[in-house]
Amino acid sequence: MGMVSTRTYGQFCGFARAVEIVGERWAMLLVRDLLVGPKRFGELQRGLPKIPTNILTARLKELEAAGIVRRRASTQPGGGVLYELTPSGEELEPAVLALGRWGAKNVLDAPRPDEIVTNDSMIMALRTTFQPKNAKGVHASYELRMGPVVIHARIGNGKIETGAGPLPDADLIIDAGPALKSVMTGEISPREAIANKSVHIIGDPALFDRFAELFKI
Amino acid sequence: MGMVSTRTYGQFCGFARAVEIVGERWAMLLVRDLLVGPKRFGELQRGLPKIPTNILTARLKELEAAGIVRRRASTQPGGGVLYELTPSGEELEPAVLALGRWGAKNVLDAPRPDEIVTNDSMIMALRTTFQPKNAKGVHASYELRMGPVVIHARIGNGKIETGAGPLPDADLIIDAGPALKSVMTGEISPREAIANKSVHIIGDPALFDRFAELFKI
DNA sequence: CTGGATCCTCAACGATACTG
DNA sequence: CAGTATCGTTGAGGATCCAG
Repeated sequence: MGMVSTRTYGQFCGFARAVEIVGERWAMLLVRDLLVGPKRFGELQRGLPKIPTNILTARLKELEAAGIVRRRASTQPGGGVLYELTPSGEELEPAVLALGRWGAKNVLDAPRPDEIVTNDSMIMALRTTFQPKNAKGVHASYELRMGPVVIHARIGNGKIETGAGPLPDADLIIDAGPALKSVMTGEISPREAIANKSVHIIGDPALFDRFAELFKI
Repeated sequence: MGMVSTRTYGQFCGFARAVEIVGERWAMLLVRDLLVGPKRFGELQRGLPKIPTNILTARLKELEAAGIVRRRASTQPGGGVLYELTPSGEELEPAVLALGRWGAKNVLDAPRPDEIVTNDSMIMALRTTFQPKNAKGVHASYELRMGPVVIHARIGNGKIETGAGPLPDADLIIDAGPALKSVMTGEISPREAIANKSVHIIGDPALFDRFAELFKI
């Protein structure tokens, strides 16, 4: 059994205690995906294909014991269990966004072989890079495609709403590869990205200019 | 040898990449202490008494390889090496503060047996809980003592400056134990804490009321 | 004395097979 | 679908030793 002495840092400190819990391997990734919405065991597994099932089980139990995650009976057919964040777990969002911002800016270079993009990682990337200051008075909706991943976002009242899947009435559809990152960092202009075909859009190019204002790394 | 496949999450995502680096055991604690200031190997070791030396060496090398930490020759007697954050490393501060806030509020209960408080953990705790909104027009300086740990803070222009050691001309000296946390969460009032002797102050009690406004969990 | 390197042990992780 | 069980591998913990 896990003795108390392991996995602790021995400091009476909020930060150290936080890291003891969410610093475990895979834990923060689970929180990231659950920030997008409640999920079942299998959905979590599909969103994190490389996590072993026993580790997924162990982490969920630990996060539950820490009051970050709770199990709820699904109201859907066949029942089953849903994992969702508690209010305390939801409060991790600022930390997740801050780390995501840092990572996108400082350590995200080119995709490595076999690296994937998932619905939830894309959705959180949008939330991470969203610039409320540039969203004043903006009302727009986007569908974003990256390979098999399709998500969408609506901007209104200076806020963002995100979701998985297509958005039939989207103002603009953006079909992009990793080059989208270069647009978000400002390395290349939106028009350039369209011109050299590293990004393909369906809709008004001006809306893609707007997109580059709304989401910055 | 450590193949590339270990310790990665296989996702092209800023957040996942960040966690691959700073999610390693001890890594975030090292960043926390280095955010306070550059340090030598032995100082880092004393600030994190439970870290094995080989792990400290390994983490410093990894953080250096990731561009977060750099080594600098000390200008002090005998030379020696100083470890300090790079600009990229400094940019981790928002994430560290966000995690610290979450931990202080959600998972920091009572001190566990053998848990210690260090200079750097106290300093970062002050920075974490500092409320700029309540510091408008405030000009005050505090010396804070917790057992053997003595640090200080100066508030001015809505900003905070922190440092290790005493502050001879401090407006107020606060000598407290873990009960200080209860004051910062609002569980007990500053005056109560003084009355029941869980906090001892040298100076005007009104300045301790002010302290409780400036630092909140 | 600082700044490590080396060794061994054991707990945690990773891969996969299996079960209610 | 939602986990357990098993087992090999990797990294952390702890003590000791070495070089400048």
